[in-house]
Amino acid sequence: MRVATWNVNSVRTRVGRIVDWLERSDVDVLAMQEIKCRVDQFPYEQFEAAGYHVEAHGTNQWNGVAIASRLPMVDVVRQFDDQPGYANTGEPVVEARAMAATVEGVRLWSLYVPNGRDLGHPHLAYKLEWLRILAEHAKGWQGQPLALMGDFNIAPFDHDVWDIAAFEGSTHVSEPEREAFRAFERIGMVDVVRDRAQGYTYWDYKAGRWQKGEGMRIDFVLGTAPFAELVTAARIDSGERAGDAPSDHVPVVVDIDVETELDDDRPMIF
DNA sequence: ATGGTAGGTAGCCTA
Repeated sequence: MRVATWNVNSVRTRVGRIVDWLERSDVDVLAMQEIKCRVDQFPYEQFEAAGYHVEAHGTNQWNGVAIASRLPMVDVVRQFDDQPGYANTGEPVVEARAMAATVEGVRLWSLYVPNGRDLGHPHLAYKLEWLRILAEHAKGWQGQPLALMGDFNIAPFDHDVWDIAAFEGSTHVSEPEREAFRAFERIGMVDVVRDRAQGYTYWDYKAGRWQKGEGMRIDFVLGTAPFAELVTAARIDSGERAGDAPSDHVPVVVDIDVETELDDDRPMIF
C-alpha cells in the first residue's frame, strides 16, 4: 500500500494537479492539509472520477484536512479528543486540523499543526498545547500500526532549513517546538522518511525561495513501531513544487507492506 | 530592515 501526505494549499485551486499526481504516482491513500474550504465546497467529483473516495473536514476558508483513498476507509474521526481550540476573537474554536481513518488495518491521521506565527504570540502557545495533547493520546496508540501524517510546522534539525541563521528568533526552529516534536519520538514514534529520502518539503512562495533552493523540511510521517516495521520505501516528490500553480508544499510518500502485518503466520519466503 | 507571493475573501487575514 502506498500512502502520502501533502499540504495542498487549497484543494479547489489545485484539484486537477492533485488528482493527476495521485493517478501518476499510484498512490492508494492521500492525507491532505490546508484544503481551505468547507466540506460542502470540496471537489469530490474529480477524486471520485479517478476512483478515490474522500472524507473531508473543513469548516471555513482556513485550515481543513481530508483523506482520499481508493481502498476502503473505516472508523473515520474528525478532531482528536480534547483538541485545543484557538480564540481569535471571543471563545476558543476547535479548528479543522485533524482527522483519521483506518485503511487495511492501518490507522492514518491527517494533521495540520498550528503555525505558531511568532515567538511570544498566543498562536505559538496554542501550537505547543495542541501538540502536547496529541502526544498524550499517541502514547496509547503505540501498539497498533498507525502514522501521524502532515504539516507539523516544525523543522526538527538545523539542516532542515536552508540557513539556520535566517531563522534567529523565528518559529518552526525554536527549542520548545523541537521539544514538542521530539515528544512523539520519546513515546516510540519514528520519522519513517528521514533515513530514506533527503531534502525539503516546503518552499515559501515569497522571495523566490524555490528558485534559490531555500526550503524547509516540515512535513512528516511519524509511525508507531508496528507501522515503521511495515515501511519499505519513502520519497519526497520535490518535482511537484515546479510547474503551473504549485502548492508551496510537496507530497511525502511512504510504501508499506500491509500483507506482512495482516498475515503474521505467513511462512518466510526469500 | 524590509519585503517578497499566494489563497480566500470582501474581515486584509493567514501563511
